[in-house]
Amino acid sequence: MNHDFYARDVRAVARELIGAVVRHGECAGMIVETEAYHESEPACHAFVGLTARTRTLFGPPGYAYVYRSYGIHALLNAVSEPAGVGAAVLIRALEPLDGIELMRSRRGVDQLGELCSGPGKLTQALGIELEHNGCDLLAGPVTIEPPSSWVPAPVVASERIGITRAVELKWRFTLAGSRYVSRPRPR
DNA sequence: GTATGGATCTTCT
DNA sequence: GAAGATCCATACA
Repeated sequence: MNHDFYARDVRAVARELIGAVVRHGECAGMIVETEAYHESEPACHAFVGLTARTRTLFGPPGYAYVYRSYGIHALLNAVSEPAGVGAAVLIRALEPLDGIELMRSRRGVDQLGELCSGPGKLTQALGIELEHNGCDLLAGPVTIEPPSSWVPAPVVASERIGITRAVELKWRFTLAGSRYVSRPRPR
């Protein structure tokens, strides 16, 4: 995996990140759900153009875009497409792999399926905060690694969740049959 | 099981 | 001053 992996169509990157592993410190999880966002559609923060907030989105690919959602949660994205194009992949859910006890204590719940089954949940479980905005996803401290054993993952495309604009685009990608996605069924 | 509302903060108007 | 790529507690069936 290198920065060129991210310098492509954000939808291809979102689909191919299913099965990759997000790691921060001793905690890690396999990506089972992503969504693609691109400056050409109004659900994307970069739709409004280059501002102080979106400068990471327009920056070079392979970096983390972390922002605060609803005043409470930090959401993790992987900046994609070449520099100058505002696009990113939202990491929406993980299957917990390493550091599960630490995740449990951070989240305050025991159930495996409740640790990382949502974009705000997984950042809390892994200890990812706003300070990681702009972090190099190949150098860390937050990293994304290729799958340890490559098995072709059956990926399902459906409509994105929790947005009010460009709802019709099927830019959400989930690992078929996973018990760890944020919602059991696409709507 | 579904439905509703509150928490809390960054950004932009 | 309002909106938002969310989560959780509570209420009710």
